[in-house]
Formats: sequence, structure tokens, C-alpha cells
Amino acid sequence: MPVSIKDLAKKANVSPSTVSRALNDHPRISTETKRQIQELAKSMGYVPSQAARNLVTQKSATIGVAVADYLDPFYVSLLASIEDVALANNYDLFVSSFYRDRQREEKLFNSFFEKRLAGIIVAGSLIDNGYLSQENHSMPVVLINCFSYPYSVSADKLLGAKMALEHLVELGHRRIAYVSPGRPVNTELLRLQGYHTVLNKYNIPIDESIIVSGDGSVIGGIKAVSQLMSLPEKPSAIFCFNDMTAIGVLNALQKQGYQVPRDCSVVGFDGLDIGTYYHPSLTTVRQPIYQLGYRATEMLLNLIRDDGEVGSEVLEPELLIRDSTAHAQN
Amino acid sequence: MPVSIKDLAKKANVSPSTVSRALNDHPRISTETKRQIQELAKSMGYVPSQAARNLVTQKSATIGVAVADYLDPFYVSLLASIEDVALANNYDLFVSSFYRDRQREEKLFNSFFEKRLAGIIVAGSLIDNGYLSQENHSMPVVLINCFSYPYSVSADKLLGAKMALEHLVELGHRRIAYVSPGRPVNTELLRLQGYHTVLNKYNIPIDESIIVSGDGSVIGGIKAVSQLMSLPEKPSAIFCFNDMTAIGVLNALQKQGYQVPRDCSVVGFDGLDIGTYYHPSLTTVRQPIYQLGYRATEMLLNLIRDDGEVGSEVLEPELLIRDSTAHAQN
DNA sequence: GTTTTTTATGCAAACGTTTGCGCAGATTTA
DNA sequence: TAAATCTGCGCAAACGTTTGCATAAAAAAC
Repeated sequence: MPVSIKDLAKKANVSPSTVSRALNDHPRISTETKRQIQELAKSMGYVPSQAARNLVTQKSATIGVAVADYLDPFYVSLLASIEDVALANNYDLFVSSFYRDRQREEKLFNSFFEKRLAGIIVAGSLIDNGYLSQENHSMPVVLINCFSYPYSVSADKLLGAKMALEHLVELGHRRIAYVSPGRPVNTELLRLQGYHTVLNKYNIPIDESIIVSGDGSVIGGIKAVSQLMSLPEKPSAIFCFNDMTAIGVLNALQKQGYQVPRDCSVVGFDGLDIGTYYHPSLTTVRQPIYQLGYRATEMLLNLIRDDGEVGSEVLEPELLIRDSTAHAQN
Repeated sequence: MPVSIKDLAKKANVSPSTVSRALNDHPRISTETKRQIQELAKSMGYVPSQAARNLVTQKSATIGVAVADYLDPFYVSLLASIEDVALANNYDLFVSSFYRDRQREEKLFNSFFEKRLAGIIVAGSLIDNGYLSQENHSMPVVLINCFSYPYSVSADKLLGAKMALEHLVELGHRRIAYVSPGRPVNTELLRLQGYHTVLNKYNIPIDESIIVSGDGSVIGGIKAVSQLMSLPEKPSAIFCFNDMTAIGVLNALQKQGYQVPRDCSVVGFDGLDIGTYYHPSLTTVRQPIYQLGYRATEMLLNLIRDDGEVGSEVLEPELLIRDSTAHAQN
């Protein structure tokens, strides 16, 4: 029902090709007809059909973005830089969340493929390098925080975990709990490795009972606390694999009457702004969020245009010491 | 480059139409060829082109969702129910944020139109019933929380504001500040009206100096506090137009050494889960978020299918009294 | 064994674009 | 002034689907 290029052509007594050229600033067209047609198009409210254009040119100017969780500000913050780079290059975005569900991620990827998008960025993938097995998919893909895929941008989780643990150990903590995500995605294994490395370095025995799993949400953190704080020997510090979990932990501790950081220190991971708005503000390992999205999008564009550098990039995290950590009590 | 229906046809020695019918479970096709072709399609990794299909059928199965702000959990939470309804009806979603920027909203709408989406839902529109002026756009649109547009689902902001104010007045507060969004969108006028109504009812004079504007984010709340608390006569309670602002207010008050709610009560608006994870937990006016998205999507589908009821729907809010409000000091 | 109905398939047009090629007419070059 | 170049436009094919219509073969009806 919308007005098409043919409608314009009829009205202007020219061929559709002329209209197309007029609208696309093609060189081989007189300035006068160009002006006329552009005016006509505006007055008739013409809007080009992206579907038709994509079909004939065999390309698309939208990139798909799949994030693990809409409700985690980490993923949402990524969108800012992705959008910045995309828009600057005249791409638009198709964003969706798969709610940390593997099946939904696969469905989403399929839907991206049906749409014949220019390429896709996945943040927090559960499929991981499984994207490779689809030998034939022929769609440029860049993963964020999944370094095992050949095209990816990640924060150094190993280093980040080490920083957090070193910080806690330096404060005198020896009984340090860890709240992990449930799933053994590759990026997680690194964090766990960092945990082990530092504890071993200081000859602190690993106690599996204080390594519990959250689900990435605040609720997960709350549950972790009720699990940890009912142990005979409670931890003096809790390291959380992300900030949302840490916020849950913080809150649950306070609700149970513990003072943070006096009774228990808490460290998060991500470096969300929201962490500064808590009381106490959250000590955390900052991922370079803006850079992650920025570099990923640049890499994706390189992949699409088939030039420029691509590969596995790893960015450095940073320890933000705020008010949720303090010296261990004796 | 992806495999097309023609490729399958050639391989199977049938016509493209047969392939199409086989893949779409068309009745007029033999079960044997159907099976064969479906198998072939799978083995060759065939994925239909949505663009081509949309072009020929002149319809689309994606609905666009434009939200004011990705970083405000209110909007993100809306997505859950929108997605639920959409998926149940075999539609998929194209989500984007316009970052509370009118121009970006317009651009977004245009991009939705170019994509010839089935319809769109806008939450927190700044264009408002300006969508009407586009007489010719012929795309079903439903707005959330913009009741002046003929197709909309909103929470009753007037009632919500009254509830919040009545609550504060009952607690003995007479100097109640209000942090508004900067913009005079219609839904905002109602909230302000509620503020006036209740204060008038109790013969409390309106003081314009304690009506300040935020920007919808935590930062906006923080700024509002530094403005309000530097007044000679400080407010004893602060009503915020949304929860994110309230969180900022809460935090800024605490950072400045005020005890909440002892020194100052705080009321938010939205009813986000996150409000319960603060210390103190946030008293707020709950919008029926799930219902808002649910009803909006149902209405949009009705609009698309051109049957069922459509119109302006208003849902009731609910006051959630938590720990950030208390009796005024004397 | 003929006619009618049913079943399975192919043909071709259509959706709204873009673009290489061709072809006049105008303009430049020599 | 004839030849070469340039300019502006139209024709038609193509992209990957769907679908009404035609048609041949098979099945059912008589």
C-alpha cells in the first residue's frame, strides 16, 4: 500500500530507473529532473522499501546484536558504543536478548540469518565457538567476551579475577567465597583459574563449599548469600562474577544484619555505574565496556568489508576499589 | 550467496514452486516429494529469505519496538511481556532505544517504516500524537504511556501521583519536593496535576522552588538533590517521577549525610524490582509493567489484523510502601 | 472404457528495487 | 562539418519468494 518508485515514475512521466537514480544522487541524471522527482517523492511521502533494495543488491545495512540479558546493565551499556560505530558507518541495529537461554540464542541467530543481515555481534554467547560449526552460514560474526571464537573482543577475565583476589588477600582475607555463573563458558573457566591461582600463590586451601553458583541476576546473589552464610565457617569476603550478583549479595548481607564491609567484603565484576550508587559503593573489576563494543563493531565492519584487521582481541580490566571492601577482622 | 529455493529446485529436479509448497506444508503436494525436499533443504542448509517473502506477500512478521531508554529498567522490563505476546503469535521483535531524544525517535520510526514492519510499539514517546500527523504512514502504532494517541495503553499517572502525595501528607509532610522529567509530555502534566490537587486539598501552598527537573536517570536525581538541599528551607520529602531518579536522590541524600527516611522521605514511580534491593528499599508507585506491554501488544495485533478492540486503555497503579518513607520530624 | 474428479506439478507473474546496456540528442573536438 | 564524446533517459533483467492458473497423470465414478 505504501507509495512505490513506480507510482512516482507514473506521476512524473519518467521511467522507474530515472526515479531510482534521482533518489540515489546518481551522476547520470539532470539536476532539474532530480530536483523535481525528489520533491515529488517528499510530497507523496515516499519511503524506500529496504526489503526490495536488499534483495536486488544482495546486501543489507543492518547489523544484528544479540545480548545475553537485557536486564543486566552491562549488556545494555555495550549497546551504546556498538550503536555509535554502526550509525557512523550508516548501519542500523537489530537488537535482541536471548535471556541467557541457549535455545533462544540459536533461534535468534536463525532469525538474523533469515533477515540476511550484514553481520552480527553476540555478547555473552552460550553457543560460543559453536558458531563455527555452521560452516555454511557465511555471515560475519563477532563475539564479545567469548575468546575461543576466532573473531572476538574480550576483557581479560583471568587478569581481572587475579586483581580482585590479590586485593582481597592483601586486605587479609583468607576465606574468600566465589559466586560463579552456573555455566562453564570459557570466559568463566578463566575467572575460576584466576581464583585458584591467587589462592594457591598464598597457600590458601581451596574450599569447594564456598564456591557457589548464581544466575547472573540480583536474585542469584541473594540466594548465594543464604547458602554461604548458613555455613559453619562463613566467608569474610565474597567475590562475584558480575556486578548484578554482587548487588544481590550486598543487599542480602545487609538484610541479614551483616555490615558491609565490616563483617564481609564484597567484590563485583563489570564496573557498572550503578555500583557507585549503592551504599556502600561496590568495589569491582571494571571491564572496558565502551571499548569492547567499539572494537567489536569495528571488527565486524572489517569482516563485512573483508579488509582491515580481525582476530581475537583481549582488553585489560581495571580494579576499582570502592567502599565494599575492607581489612579482614581478626 | 546463501542457498535459494531455486538451488533446491535444480538439485531436486522440480520447479521452484514445488519446493516452496513443500517447505510451507502446502496441501497440494505429495508426501514423498515433500519429505525429500525438506530433507534436501536441511542438508543444504537452506534458510528462507524473509525479505523476498515479505516483498511478495506484502506483509511482515516483525513488529518494531522503540523504547525511550535502554538504561532504565522500566522500559527493558516492558520488553518481556511484549516479547511473550509477540512470540506466541509468531511475530518477532525489532527493538531499539531512542535515548530520550526526539530526533532519534523520528529516525527510528522512519527506519521501521523502511523495513515495512507489521506494526510498532513506542514506549515513552516524545513525538506523542505527532504520529497522527503522518496521515499516510499506514502502519499500526500503539503507544505505551502516551494516552493522547488514539491507540495506547497507559498507567494512570494522575491517580499514581495522588496516591504518592496522599501517602506523604498522611505521614505529616508538608514540604514535599517534586523531581519531574524535564519535558512536558502529556503523561507528565497529569503527574504534576496530581501533585497540585493533593497539596491544594490539604491547603499546602505550592512552592515552585522545590519543583525541579531531572532527566530520568540516576544522575538527574543526584543533581536534583544538590539543588534541593541547598535551599534555605529544605524539603522533608521528595517525590520523584521515576524510580531511577529516586535511586539517585536516595544515594545523593546518603552521600550528603542525610538519613533516609529519618531526615527525608523519598518516593519513586515505576515499581522496579531494583527498588527493593536498595537500603532503605524504595517506596514507589507501581506501574503494571507486564500488563502495559501485554495489552499494548495485543492491541497492536488487533490493529494489524483489523479486528478486536482497540482504543485508549488506562491501567491502575498501586502504591508500594516500603522503607524510604516515614513520619515527618517535628 | 469413457467421463469426471482428484492430485501433483509446472508456468509465469508479481512484489519494489537497482543497474548494465543501448540509444537518441546535445555538445565538444579536430 | 564530420567525427568523437558526453548527457540524460528508458528497457529489461535480476534478486528470492509466493500463488493463481493451467495441465498432465492418476484415481474415482459411471
